[in-house]
Amino acid sequence: MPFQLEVAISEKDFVNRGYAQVIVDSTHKNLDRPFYYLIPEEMRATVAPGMEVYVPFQRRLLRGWIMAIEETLPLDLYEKSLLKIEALNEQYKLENDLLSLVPYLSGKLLCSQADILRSLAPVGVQRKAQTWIVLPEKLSKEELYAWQGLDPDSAALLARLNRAPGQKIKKKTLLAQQEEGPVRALQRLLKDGLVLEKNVLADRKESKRIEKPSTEIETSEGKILTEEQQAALRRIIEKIEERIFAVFLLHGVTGSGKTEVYIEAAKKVLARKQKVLYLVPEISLTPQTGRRLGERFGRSNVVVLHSALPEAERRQHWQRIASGEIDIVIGARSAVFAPLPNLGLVIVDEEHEPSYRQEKDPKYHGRDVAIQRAIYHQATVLLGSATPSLESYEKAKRGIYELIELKKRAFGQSMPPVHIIDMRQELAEGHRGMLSRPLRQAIEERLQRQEQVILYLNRRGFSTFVLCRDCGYTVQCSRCSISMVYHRTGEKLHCHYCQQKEVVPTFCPQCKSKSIRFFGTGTQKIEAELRELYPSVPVLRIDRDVAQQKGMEEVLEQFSRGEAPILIGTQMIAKGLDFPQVTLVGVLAADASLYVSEFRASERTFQLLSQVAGRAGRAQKAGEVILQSYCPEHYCLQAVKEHDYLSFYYRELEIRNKLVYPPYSQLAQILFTGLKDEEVLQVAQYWTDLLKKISAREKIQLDVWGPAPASIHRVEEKFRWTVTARQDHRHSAEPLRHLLRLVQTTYREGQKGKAAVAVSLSIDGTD
DNA sequence: AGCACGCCGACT
DNA sequence: GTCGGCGTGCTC
Repeated sequence: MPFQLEVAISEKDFVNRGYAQVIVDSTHKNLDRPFYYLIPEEMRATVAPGMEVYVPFQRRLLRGWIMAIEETLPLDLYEKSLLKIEALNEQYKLENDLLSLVPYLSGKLLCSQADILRSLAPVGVQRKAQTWIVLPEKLSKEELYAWQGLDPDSAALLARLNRAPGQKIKKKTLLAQQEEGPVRALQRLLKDGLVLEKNVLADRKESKRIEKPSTEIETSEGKILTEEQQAALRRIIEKIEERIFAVFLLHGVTGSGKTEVYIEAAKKVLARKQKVLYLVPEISLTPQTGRRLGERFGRSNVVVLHSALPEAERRQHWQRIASGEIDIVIGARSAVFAPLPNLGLVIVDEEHEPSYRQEKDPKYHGRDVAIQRAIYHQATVLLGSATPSLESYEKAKRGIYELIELKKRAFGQSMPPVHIIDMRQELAEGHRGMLSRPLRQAIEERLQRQEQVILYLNRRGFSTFVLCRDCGYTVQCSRCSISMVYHRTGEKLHCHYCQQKEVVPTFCPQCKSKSIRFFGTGTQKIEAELRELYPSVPVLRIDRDVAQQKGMEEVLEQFSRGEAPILIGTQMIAKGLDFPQVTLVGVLAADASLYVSEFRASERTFQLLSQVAGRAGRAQKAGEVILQSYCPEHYCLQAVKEHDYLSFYYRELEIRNKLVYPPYSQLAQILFTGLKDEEVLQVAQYWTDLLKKISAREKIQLDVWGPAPASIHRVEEKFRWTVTARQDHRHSAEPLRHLLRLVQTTYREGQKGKAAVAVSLSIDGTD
């Protein structure tokens, strides 16, 4: 009888389910394995994998997560008396789809399982456990005197505790109050059972709910889809209905109406009682997307989730999402871990954006995790972009993704003409200003016609470096190896890496000369230059400085109300903004990001410029784009000019192929950081030797470069060295990963855990 | 990371 | 002999 058998097993299960495999929330890599704990009787009915617990660990109380529940113990633990789980957090539980990401991602991203779990939990930071000391009952004077003779240190402690018997005193406070020797004394007292030690969770204040007022109104009802959009939608809906995992790459020029396709696909999924996850590249874009979808699908069904939300709010949203109450979750990168049950559709808007890649451990890519989650749920994925990442487009070409092209703009506008100004020629003709003559002329035309202009320069501040003309000294940050940037507002030098500020020197700190001068151009200087050229014209500026002080939203509103005809900004203004009055976009240093030493530099530049160019002429009025460059003939700029993604794509692929860069290889970047330069180099060298040796042993063909100083050698007082390893293998990163893991463990075993130098691994190839 | 244990030098 | 220094190793 199958039924009876089932009952029998589950009952037996229930009685014997006594041990929990727990991964503790510690940053230490040696602890990245499950530890076993006894499940107390009263918890047995509730515990399940994916729950958060607090467990005693080395006389401390640590947060942890249950990975599995076992009936039996591994042999080596058989004789041991296990500790019990101290507390169970019943507020949330990670369901299987999320829990299955833990081994998968930690293996793929070369980070610890705890790193992944911390990202999955609704609240990332662990509660601080406090150790309290309690004297159970009051001692008599005689007893204290007796201790005085035996052991003065212990007596002093006891006297202190005796003032408040039965009360909890923080261990730290107690030890800090005593002069010396209290640790041993306390140990003796603990051993004799005179005092008790107790680990308790510290109470934590609930953070307040902050609701920002929103002013933007958007209506997007009743739009009629174009032929292209409808065709795209038909293909997508087909997959949604089959309920088979599929990834679509939606390559659509700016204004081709990708969002409408997303929304229609979402409708279909919701009608099937499935859920939608909608990722956008930046937190600043979440409110507008949220509002738009809220209007379409009802406010109570849509939630915006991101890491900057107050803790209490995030926990509350997490709860509602997990319960199935919410149909659509919108958010930036971290929202990819939203606990949506029954996921049917994942949208990754602007899939090429680098902000989907997290820089610190766990170094996940939002798009890749999204795809992994979709595999679990057999869901459909929509990757959208006007300028797809090379890796995605290449996958689409190989048929791993399904390619959908939207070639026409939804309202039939043509793409704005792009002009490239050769700045070498400007210079040769004696014009040294940051604004070329053609650009100035174009600006003036707009001023006359009462239209608006956006100027783009990806450098904050006023002058980018400060130099002594006599001895060549440049002011560097004291904590980073980088020039400090002069900011006119506040009259300070800023470090853009560690945010440190310094006063501006009036004479050279090295040779005492007064010939200290400012060079290089930032957004503040452009602002000043424009004020000088057009004194009566108001100019607005947006960069991180402004965003921090008066808020980006406010400036954007001023601009959209037409309070100023000119807006100057950094790449913050490249994304998602739509100003119908803007008919000119100027990029002051179009090639600035072209020559950074990164194999994605051209790709990034192409994407950024195409995006900025897309800001011009969004509505009825025709737009124009002006790019200032010192190398107008570069294929990247030419492709932007022609609005020709494909020619850029093929050209760039050719170069990647020739140089054996991804997608034609797997590139591993290993970063070493530490306070002592020689020590960091030493470790990097040792590590590299190990890598070479082990790759030879494992017969994995590898090119290894380095150690070399990182492009910025020192950041926040820490020195940085890099090693690059390349594997000429097109379709799998697995051998390289395996190798790096092997080297890392061998290295750790050799080092016996002392870690003055941090090692960080990442693989930037294709999978 | 903490926090034990343990093996040496300076001393009640 | 004892105490406490800090170097090494383990944590269910």
